Amino acid sequence: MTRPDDRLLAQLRKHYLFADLSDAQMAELRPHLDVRAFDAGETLFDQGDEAASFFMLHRGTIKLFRVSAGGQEKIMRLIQAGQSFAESVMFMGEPRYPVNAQGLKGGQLVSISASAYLRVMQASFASCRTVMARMTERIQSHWDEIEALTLQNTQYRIVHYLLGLVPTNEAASADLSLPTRKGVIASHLGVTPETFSRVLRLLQEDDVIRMQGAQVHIPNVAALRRYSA
Amino acid sequence: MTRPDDRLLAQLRKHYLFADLSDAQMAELRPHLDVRAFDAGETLFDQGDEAASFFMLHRGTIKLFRVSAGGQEKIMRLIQAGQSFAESVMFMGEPRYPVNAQGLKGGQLVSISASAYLRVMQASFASCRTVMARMTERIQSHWDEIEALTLQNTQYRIVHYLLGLVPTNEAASADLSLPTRKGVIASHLGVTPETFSRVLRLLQEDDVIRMQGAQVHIPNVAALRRYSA
DNA sequence: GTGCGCCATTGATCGGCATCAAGCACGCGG
DNA sequence: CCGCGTGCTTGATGCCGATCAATGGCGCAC
Repeated sequence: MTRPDDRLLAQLRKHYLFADLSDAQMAELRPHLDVRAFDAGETLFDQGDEAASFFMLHRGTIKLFRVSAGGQEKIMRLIQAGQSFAESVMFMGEPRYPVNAQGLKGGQLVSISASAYLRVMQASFASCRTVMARMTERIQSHWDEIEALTLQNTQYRIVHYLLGLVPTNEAASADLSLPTRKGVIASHLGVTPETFSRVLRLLQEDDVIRMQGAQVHIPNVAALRRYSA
Repeated sequence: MTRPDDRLLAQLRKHYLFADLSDAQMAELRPHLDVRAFDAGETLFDQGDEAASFFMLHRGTIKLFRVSAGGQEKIMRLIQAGQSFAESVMFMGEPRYPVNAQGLKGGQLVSISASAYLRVMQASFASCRTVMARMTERIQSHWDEIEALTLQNTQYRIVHYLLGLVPTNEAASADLSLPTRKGVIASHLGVTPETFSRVLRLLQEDDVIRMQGAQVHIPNVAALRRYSA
């Protein structure tokens, strides 16, 4: 049980979960926060585990995933530093994590007691509303993903994923680096590493992207965007 | 602009959106409710339309769907009488419907002003919490769907859909009728009508289901359940 | 430096599901 | 009763992406 220090607490205040809270509320919450380190490959929780807390990732990378009967895994979400996850356990009657969570890159994790946060939120309709807004965004993105999975082919999905990594939307060209190993991204997109590799090669042959390791250069973002039409 | 009569209002109170509201809150809300009839095939709203209200279906059936560039449609949700939808427009910065909605079977629809409901909810943390719990359930079901779409084949998905229609979970055998046209169900499951038909035939040939039109008989629910393992 | 292990790539093959194309059954209006 | 439309079924074919298998490249331990 390690409480967050003042520096980390200040960081937390920037996150949407805490931005709308008063100092008094924050103080009330503090004893129910816990900071811990984790390693790459470490299992944080398994699907079905009883859940008393949700999380906010401070450093490192985490994958949320499910495993089929056949053993293949689908990464539902990639958590990067600064993002929170599993907030929804707050609202479950019998709270259980709906996915597995495992470290991809070691880091530091803040866990937040669900009941404590719920208590604080009761006095803050603003936080309530913010949380709901975030959940709404999540629902939207799920619908987008479901649509993409059923209505579009893999090339479309991969191009779209790349476009989602472009920092600014206006720039004519873009340079970016893949946030993690390619196999992980492939699983997130619901394709095999082989297919992912092949599509990337195709895009290079058609001169819409250029890549070297995890570095991707998009000479013409608009051209790439047209590619998925 | 037709206000709901007292009978309908009493019905509404049974729905989770209104169950936790006091009489005073309900009275405040009443002028912001509107009842209208719609026909089969009638478009209720399109994806991207500006949204000021969300809905609760009183009678009839509605499909929520998206359309790909190629023109094929994927039904995201089938709304039956008693269900609410598009609640999430309440929490959007610039509210727009994220899907198309169209009547499948004519009926009656109650629309609820998002801003009015939000105002009322501000005074009722219980409602707040209930709404969030529902949104959480929705998120869960999306994850299940995404998992099914990426990790399981069509036969699994179809069998699972049928199992979801079984009224009670304990019964050894079950009789049920498909809630709508088969083509609609197929689109909901992300397969073509042809494939849907073929899989159903297969299941019949293997004697795990028997069917006649929209009527389905499952002689052994456990056997069907094993089928998707 | 050398060997090992993991990941990415490339090629060959296979299979599931979509697509295209007929038939078939039922309901409805004339 | 017939004709037509709509939805369901059934068959033939093709394609996309998975699978199986081999190779290549890079980092790391020793």
